[in-house]
Amino acid sequence: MSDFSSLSSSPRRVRQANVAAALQAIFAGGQLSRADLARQLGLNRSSSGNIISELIGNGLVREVAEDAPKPTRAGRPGILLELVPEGACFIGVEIGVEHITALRIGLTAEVSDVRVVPFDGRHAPVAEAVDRAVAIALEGAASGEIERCEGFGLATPAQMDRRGRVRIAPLLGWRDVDLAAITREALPAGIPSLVENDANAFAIGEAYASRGRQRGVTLVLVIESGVGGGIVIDGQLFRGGNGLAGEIGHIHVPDADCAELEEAIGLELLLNRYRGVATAGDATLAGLLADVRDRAPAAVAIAEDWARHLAFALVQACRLVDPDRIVLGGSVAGLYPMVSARVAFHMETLQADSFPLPEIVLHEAAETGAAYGAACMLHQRFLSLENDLLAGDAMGKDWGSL
Amino acid sequence: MSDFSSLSSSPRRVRQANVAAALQAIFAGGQLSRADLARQLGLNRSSSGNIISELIGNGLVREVAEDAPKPTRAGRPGILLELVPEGACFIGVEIGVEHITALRIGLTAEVSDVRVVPFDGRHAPVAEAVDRAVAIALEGAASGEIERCEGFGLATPAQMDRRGRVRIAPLLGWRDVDLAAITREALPAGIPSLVENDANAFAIGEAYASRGRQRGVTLVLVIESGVGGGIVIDGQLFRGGNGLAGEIGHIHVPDADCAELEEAIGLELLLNRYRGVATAGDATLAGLLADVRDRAPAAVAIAEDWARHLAFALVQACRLVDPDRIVLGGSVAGLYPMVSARVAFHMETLQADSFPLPEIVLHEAAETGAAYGAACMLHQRFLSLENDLLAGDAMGKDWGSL
DNA sequence: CACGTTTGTGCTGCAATGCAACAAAATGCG
DNA sequence: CGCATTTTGTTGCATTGCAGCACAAACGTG
Repeated sequence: MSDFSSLSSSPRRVRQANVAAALQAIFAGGQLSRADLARQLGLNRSSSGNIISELIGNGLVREVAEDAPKPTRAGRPGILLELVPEGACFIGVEIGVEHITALRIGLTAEVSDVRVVPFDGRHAPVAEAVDRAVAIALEGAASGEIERCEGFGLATPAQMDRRGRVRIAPLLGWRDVDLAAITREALPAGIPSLVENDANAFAIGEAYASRGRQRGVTLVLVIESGVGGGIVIDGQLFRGGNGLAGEIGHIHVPDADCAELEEAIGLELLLNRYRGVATAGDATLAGLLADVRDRAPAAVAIAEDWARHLAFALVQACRLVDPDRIVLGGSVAGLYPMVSARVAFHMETLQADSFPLPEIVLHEAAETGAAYGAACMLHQRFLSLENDLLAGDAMGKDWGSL
Repeated sequence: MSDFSSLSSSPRRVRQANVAAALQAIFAGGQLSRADLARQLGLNRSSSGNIISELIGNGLVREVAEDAPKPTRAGRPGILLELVPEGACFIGVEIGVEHITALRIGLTAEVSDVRVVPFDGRHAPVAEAVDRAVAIALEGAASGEIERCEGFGLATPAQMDRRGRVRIAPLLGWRDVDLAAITREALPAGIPSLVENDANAFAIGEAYASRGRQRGVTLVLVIESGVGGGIVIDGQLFRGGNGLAGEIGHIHVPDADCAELEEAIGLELLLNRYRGVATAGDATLAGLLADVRDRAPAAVAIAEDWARHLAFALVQACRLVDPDRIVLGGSVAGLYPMVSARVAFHMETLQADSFPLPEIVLHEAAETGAAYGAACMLHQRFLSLENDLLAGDAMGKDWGSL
């Protein structure tokens, strides 16, 4: 039987929804006054002010100190508001095959403390890996920071269901483990946690990086040895029925020696082909990139095939998902800027009808992408107040005395 | 600048949300009592009763007359509630290439009056076609029914944007017309209207037909001359960035004489191939279906190729969209039941990993699908009270006297 | 028939918003 | 400089809608 309780609302929920909307508006819109906020939210100025004073009391919002450039407009100028970066802290960690990457973001989603530690993920038991990740993440936190920590997010290259049970993680050698439970137990009590597939986390992070673009459909590719992907719709991850949506790596590609995209544009194929024609020493991705940049014919040929196959897969994706933005991530995506024209050419050729092609951009968050994305998911959850922490806090504050 | 007003809420909106949740719960859950409703919505029994008495006053809900089979449980039995079928009426119309199909559904989404009228859509100006559609739809409505009409939905084979502007409709010969505006003007004042692509409407209708399954991801294919498609996520149409999501017809298919799915499994190819080997007279789809059923070798070969190409495209779609349910519609889908085993076989072969394949079912709503879907979209909108009609009504009623 | 259980319905209290009024702070004009 | 005008932030009051409580009604059980 379906549960409709999420649709119903009571006064408490009304307040919660409005507080959440206020936080999101300030996060997205930067600095605005109480009156601006009231207009954006469709509330009365008094309600807006009421909500803001609660948020200031909670230490989540503050008035901008420096006087803004006079807006040269009649009327009393509003006091601009902004989020307090230290108002909350979210930890994002990625357990990769070779490293553990940990970072923290604040309430404004700015990254504050990145650390990358070598770690052999191929032969580590789950519990050990998670313990290590937690240790690394908490290591740098000064006393007092932990209390403000509103979440711990873990990204791993594993296929897992919605509740955080890993079905299989070939790269890490995990199988049928309840990663969510293990993570919960490894953490100090009271810290909300979250586990997510690394490609999905990366996708959220890339969509989150540009605040203004949270609306719309973003398709994110992560191109390494394999090709992962994720779809973000209006800021929310689209998982599909089995959590496999966006797994573009297994799309069929014709005209290639191999059947799947993963094999046609992945790192392995590039290096295999490059091995015979490398200009200097070992065949590495960096070497290939350099050769393409220098327009060495053999390398350019490899890059152009890569572009053709990528373009084909992207067109297929456009026809099914119709994103308005495609983000290319992973180390191999470094090839894209040099062949972006080829990719666009092939896509236009394949798109018989003259429909607008989506914007294609390179990733913004480099290697920390997945960890950043995991932290962003917590941040997002916090701003929508799905956590009970703030709610309880706000109720606890004696608010009537004001 | 984004608009966050939809997130904020006032007491009025609280009521609206709760009334909407109540309607949806009764629609989905069939018959339940005030107390059941209160539990499902997480409200107090008194609030639930309050809402119900408003809805009864509005004529949207009533108490079930016949005594239900005694539930043999201690305690006072609850009075079961149900929607009043005549409480509201929604009209759905499809302007096709050869027919105009009109029907009405009531508050319980049951179809009440279907009429199919021959109409040559290929050479009809927009305004004329819409006028004709409105006339056909309103023709059968008895006086008094029109007042209860809460919406008019129009489905056409046209590519249009979110606001109902048709970009191009090759089959109907339309181009750059504001179909939404034309429809609004053709209707009596005060009736909310809606225009939608026929495949999209069909998709919504198929997802709506099974009430329990409104959650989840459904991929709908409409296979005729061309192949259209739509994706429904949790009961909502997923349009993508440009309203082209789910357009599976242009997916690439290998091993076929032609590059696109539309040409590989569409009606044209089937009839072309069948023309040489037809057992009886003209090559028609009905004839092909009969021959396949009789296991005529040539026809079976055609059907098996069809199954292989369909399976390939569906696997591609699964990898990107990962639906948990696929609905096959259109006349050509009649071929599916005879080759469902082949389709499943090919899909399992192509799915290297042993991930669960989605359930594949035949359409339920036959030819009336698109018109039904358009009506369902209005029904859905009505139940979520996005229309102002009921809200105004409810406010108008003097409620304090109760 | 008494008792427990569940439902439906009033009544009161509370939470959150909207409205109106007012002081504050800035611009613009004479 | 003084004053009208405009916009902001705050405060008191009314309104709305839900929760909690109590109570009568309806049903099964011993």
